[in-house]
Amino acid sequence: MARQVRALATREQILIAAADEIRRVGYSEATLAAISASAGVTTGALYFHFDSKQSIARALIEMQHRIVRTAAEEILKRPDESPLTKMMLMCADLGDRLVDDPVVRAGIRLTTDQSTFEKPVQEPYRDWLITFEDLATEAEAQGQTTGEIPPVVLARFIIPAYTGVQLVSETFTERRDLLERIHEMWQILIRAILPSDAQPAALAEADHIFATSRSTAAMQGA
Amino acid sequence: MARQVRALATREQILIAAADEIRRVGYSEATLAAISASAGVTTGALYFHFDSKQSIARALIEMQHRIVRTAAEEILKRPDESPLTKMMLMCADLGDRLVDDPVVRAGIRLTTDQSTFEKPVQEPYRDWLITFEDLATEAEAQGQTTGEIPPVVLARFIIPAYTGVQLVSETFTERRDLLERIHEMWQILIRAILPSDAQPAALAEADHIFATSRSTAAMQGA
Amino acid sequence: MARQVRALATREQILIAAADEIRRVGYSEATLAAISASAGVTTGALYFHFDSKQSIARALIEMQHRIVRTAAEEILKRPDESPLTKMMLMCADLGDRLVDDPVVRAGIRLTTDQSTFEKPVQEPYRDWLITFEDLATEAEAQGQTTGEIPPVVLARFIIPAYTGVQLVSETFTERRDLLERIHEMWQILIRAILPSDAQPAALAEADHIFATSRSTAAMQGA
Amino acid sequence: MARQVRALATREQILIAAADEIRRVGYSEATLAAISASAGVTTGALYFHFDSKQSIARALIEMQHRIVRTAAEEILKRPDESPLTKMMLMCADLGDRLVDDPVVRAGIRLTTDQSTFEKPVQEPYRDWLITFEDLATEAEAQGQTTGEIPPVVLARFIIPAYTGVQLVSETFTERRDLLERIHEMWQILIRAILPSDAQPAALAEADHIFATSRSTAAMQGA
DNA sequence: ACCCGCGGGACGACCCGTTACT
DNA sequence: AGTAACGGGTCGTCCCGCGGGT
Repeated sequence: MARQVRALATREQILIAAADEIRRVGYSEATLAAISASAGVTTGALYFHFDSKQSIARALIEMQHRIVRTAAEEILKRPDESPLTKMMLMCADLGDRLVDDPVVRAGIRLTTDQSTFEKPVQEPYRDWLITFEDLATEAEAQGQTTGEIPPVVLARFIIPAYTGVQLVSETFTERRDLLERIHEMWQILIRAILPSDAQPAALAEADHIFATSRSTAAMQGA
Repeated sequence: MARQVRALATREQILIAAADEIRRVGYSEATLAAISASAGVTTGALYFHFDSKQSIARALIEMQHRIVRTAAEEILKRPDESPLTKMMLMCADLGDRLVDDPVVRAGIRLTTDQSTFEKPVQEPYRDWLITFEDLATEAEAQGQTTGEIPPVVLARFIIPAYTGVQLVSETFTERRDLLERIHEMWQILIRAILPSDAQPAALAEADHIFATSRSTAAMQGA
Repeated sequence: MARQVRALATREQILIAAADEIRRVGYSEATLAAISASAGVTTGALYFHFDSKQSIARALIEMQHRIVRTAAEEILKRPDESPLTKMMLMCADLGDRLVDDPVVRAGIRLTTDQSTFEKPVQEPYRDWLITFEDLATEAEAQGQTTGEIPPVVLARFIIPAYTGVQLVSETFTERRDLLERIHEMWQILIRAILPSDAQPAALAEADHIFATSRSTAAMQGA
Repeated sequence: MARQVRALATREQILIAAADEIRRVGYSEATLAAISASAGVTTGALYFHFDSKQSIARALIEMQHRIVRTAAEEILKRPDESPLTKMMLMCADLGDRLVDDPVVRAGIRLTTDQSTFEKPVQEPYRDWLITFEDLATEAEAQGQTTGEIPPVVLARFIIPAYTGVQLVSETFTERRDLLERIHEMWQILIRAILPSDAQPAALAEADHIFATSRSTAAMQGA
């Protein structure tokens, strides 16, 4: 018992250290020596908890996915929000974590960088694609959208577009402008998928969501 | 003289081999041994033409950028096309090269993967951002767009979105569906930025452009 | 515990092997491959114990210095010997080790060859200079010397001269004649610094010291 | 003719560049690339003039030896100087060149560093040993010395001692104090080999020689 | 059960001295 | 004389287990 508690703590430390290292330099440049040193354990301990370097990466991706999916489920459960609002909330929530949460940052880098695994990671993308397609379908069923863009097409664009926005934001500002860029993305998407008369309300809603997201709020405060 | 010809050929061979290797496994997993073997030269020859592994990557990025920018300039010069059409033509052209041209594929991977250099590569992004902002400004000046989305915002979304679309297409289908996905992107963008009455013609134009792009044409034939 | 014993043994083996290799071919021609092979370990083990090739060299110099300084301290403590005798004893002792002890031989080569480090090694020289200046001062205070040569000048000559004698002996006979040459050096020095009437006894003392030093004794036996 | 002039000039440039490089970093750390770059020629030109890296070193040692031996012959020819004075003049002359002349500096380093060739270089030492033994014999024949130290013993000490003095001077002051140290060496040697009554004149002679040597003169001027 | 000290191989990038062919 | 290329080999170091302790 007490043993297990200690073991889990060590495991966690290793993952945190690995997350930090991978976020900084990427998977292939991250070394187990640096990770174990930063975690304050020996490589022996590291190999007791993980089979290989790849298994650490896998654990990290899984952990990140669990974090963001849990948040997504929360949002999905809210009864009062429209499907469109839920999409924007998810984008804002993930955006916040992409700025703040080391594990999420590392997980995204592992997913985005193509050098990590032989086969590219598809799972996380697939989950998001399904979630967004479902929400888009729901929105169309409720008459919220114009119906000109099929839900699957919409999802199939938003997810990659979001991926790209986050990546380029990292490239230019280390994600400091990420929430603004996501906001702008939605200002464009709203005009593409909502009927003219519904756009003003949705744009106001977007303003509200991205103005009150954690990162943006922090910048206002500064 | 004749010497130089042969030397340039060798240099080219090395770059092609490096492009192929980097496209496949990424920068940090690509080894100089594999590159020189695939190029049919020794590492000594490689070292004669390039100072380091990084300098090969830099040469590759530069080469790719020259290729796609040359094509872009061609498109910019066409007198009969509207700014919007030019944007779509550029997207289609780059899409084709992202499917066919080994150097362009490698260059994009080097630009997208963050592990390649200490500092992320910003130059190519910047060039595209400027080009697209100019075209968007021109379109607005000609009354082609609604004017609701500022040109800079539009450019600042299209470039990252395109980046993401290409990246996710690679992840799922090794870019076999890339042109379709870009086509869909424009079907959404057109609805976001053009007035309703101008949309049908633009959508038809998009259909035409992406139907006749090389990659799509090849698939039709197959 | 038992662990550490084994580790230290390995470390020692590596140092011995390195000493032998460096003594033979010098620092820059000595390869880590040859050293680890000769030590019966892999380069991995070597890398575990030392940070770099240079750190092996540093460890070797330090080890050698500790060996010869320990011996020197022993000699300094002898109550019955005159300062002059102590100097000769030290020269003989170091001479013996320069013939027999692999670590001392390697250390001296590392110190003498200028190619080893960016900055030349000064520490060992400095220690000897101080020791000999002190002894010379003592000898003068006891009225043993003529006082015509200041102690600092004497030390500043003996140490370099000894260095050169050892180096040239290595060049011509691989140090087989080293003790004889040091003996001759003292036959000259005695005449330079002692008053005429004290010279015969000192020369006899020198004869005794260098006749009974290990190397000379060995040659007699052979 | 003109061809040969040009060729010899190139050869000279290469040797000068090699001398400078070797003086700085030693033989094994000196690279042909650096040498040819510094000489302003290609490696092709370098290999036209020399068979190998070692042959450059050999040419350098030979050149240095020719320089210092020519100077020595000049000194030997002087009719008015005593053998002892000639020895001191030679030491001063070589000392000056060890400070000023790049080729001599490189040559000495090649001779002193043991890593240069398989077999250590003995020729230059041998020449000096013979020269000094001859002068010592002459001095003894003229009754200048006490005769207590056999000429061969004296030469066999002076040459190595000089070697060591120069080496340690390089280590501590980059030879800035070399002439002073050689002067001190002779102040000791004079007391070891001359009868008491002859010492004052010889010491005055030494003062004169080392006070007017180029390097010392330069320091006075500064 | 949990952890670690120590060591094993395998390459990786770099680069160096040297040579064919003009 | 010079351009272009060749191999070989160096140091570094990375990812990973074996065997023992606690």
